[in-house]
Amino acid sequence: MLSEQRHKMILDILKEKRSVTVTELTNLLNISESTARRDIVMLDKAGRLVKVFGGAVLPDHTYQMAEPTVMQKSEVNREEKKRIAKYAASLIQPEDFIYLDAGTTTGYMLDFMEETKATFVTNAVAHAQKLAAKGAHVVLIGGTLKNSTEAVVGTMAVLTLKDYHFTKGFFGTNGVSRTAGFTTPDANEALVKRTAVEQCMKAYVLCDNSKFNVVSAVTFSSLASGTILTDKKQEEFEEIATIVYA
Amino acid sequence: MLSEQRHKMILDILKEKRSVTVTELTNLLNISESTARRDIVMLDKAGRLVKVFGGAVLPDHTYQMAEPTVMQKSEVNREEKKRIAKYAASLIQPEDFIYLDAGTTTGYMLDFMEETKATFVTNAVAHAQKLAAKGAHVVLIGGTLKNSTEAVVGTMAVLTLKDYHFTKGFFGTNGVSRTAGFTTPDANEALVKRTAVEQCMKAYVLCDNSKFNVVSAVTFSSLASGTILTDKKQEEFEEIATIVYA
DNA sequence: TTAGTATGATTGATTTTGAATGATTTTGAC
DNA sequence: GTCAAAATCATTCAAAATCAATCATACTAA
Repeated sequence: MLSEQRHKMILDILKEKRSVTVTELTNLLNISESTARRDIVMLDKAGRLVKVFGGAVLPDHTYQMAEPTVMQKSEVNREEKKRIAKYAASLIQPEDFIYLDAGTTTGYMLDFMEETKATFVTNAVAHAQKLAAKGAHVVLIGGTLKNSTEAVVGTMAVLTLKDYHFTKGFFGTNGVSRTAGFTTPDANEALVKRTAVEQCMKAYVLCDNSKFNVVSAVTFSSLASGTILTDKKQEEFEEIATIVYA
Repeated sequence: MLSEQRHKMILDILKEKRSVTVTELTNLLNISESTARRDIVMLDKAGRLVKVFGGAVLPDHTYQMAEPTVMQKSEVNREEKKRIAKYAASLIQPEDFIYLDAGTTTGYMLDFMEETKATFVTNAVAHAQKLAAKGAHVVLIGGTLKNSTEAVVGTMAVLTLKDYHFTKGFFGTNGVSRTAGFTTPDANEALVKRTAVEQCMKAYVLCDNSKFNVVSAVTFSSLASGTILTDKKQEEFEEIATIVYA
């Protein structure tokens, strides 16, 4: 069997079970312990999994690193997200200076974007590439690209952002809560989001209905700092937040 | 059987199974091991598949987004570029602070890179993603994302670079000339390259033999500022440039 | 014919694999 | 907590698989 095949199988098993032991691999793939170990070491070096005593586990990405994961995630409330994204995209004017946050929902905006005369700034690598392909003037924030091929984070990113003053910014979020505000799982990510929100004259947070009353690890902004764009009426939030329905 | 037919069949099999061994091919196509190997080598050189130990697999689709522009260019002198890249990659030490220029040749370096303990800075989006996936500490220079390529350029990129001091830098070039030095077609890219070269204690320029005595639009560095890495002896350049043969 | 090319077999070199070894880490009893 | 047994590990080595290079043969086209 080709080592590539084995590697793929190991990653598939991991995707299924989230962790695997060396012994399990020797049985499942019918290979020697040595080979199983060697494969684990290789995949670990390549960053595809994390080697631990006894076997291997999936790296815990805060942001999805491979397409399939992003794909799966974007399945949830896909239509709603698209509707919200479409509305958000319609808010962009030719003279705008736009910040575009990383994430699946903001990603959908690109499909509905007709206005490419505006200038875009983003920390999302994929979004920047798509925008550039559309012929837009796009600036990619510099900084650390962490184990995620998605978004740029870190001190450099934050410092750079402080020099910019956006007319509008579009953000994704993992949770919207009356007490915790807008939250996201990753601290570094949160820092970038927070800074970017502060630099926006008007910050829009795109939330499909699954995000309400959800609290993730780190708050990146209070409800007051942004306008919520969503699809379904959220009565309990209307008194303490500005909500626009797509 | 015509070799073209075999090639098509091999690619069809690959499309079906994603990977195939040499032995499988000898049985399925009823050809000798030698022929199977030769076909694999040819298709690999043409970039239609990736030769691995024991057989062949389909090219990596993970970074397909940015590939297409790169793919076509990479046909010329593929093997030479790879050899040069392999040698260049071997120069990287754990404690190094590396600048990695955009381009196909520098891109090949990533495949040979075992040392991911070093810190990398790059203006190439695709390279940054690959490095991050390998688990390396990688900083992506911020700036404007050009429509045509996958490289970041512009004032912001240049200014950011001036704060960095690299132990080693690896650069691609479109031309090497005794009078014009290292040249590249795009002025913006030239500016970034020039700045990056200046910030390197040691700058390596990777040139396959097709680049010699070629002059492109804009000079980004004099021959004296960099060490040339190439594959074939270049007598006429040896007196005025430092050349290392891979 | 004769040069040019494709094929298949053979060879020694290289790479991968699996088993064995002793070292290291974890576990569980105390 | 300590200690010893069990499990897991990294390293080494030889066997097996695979490879690149070479050569002889067969076929093709001028």
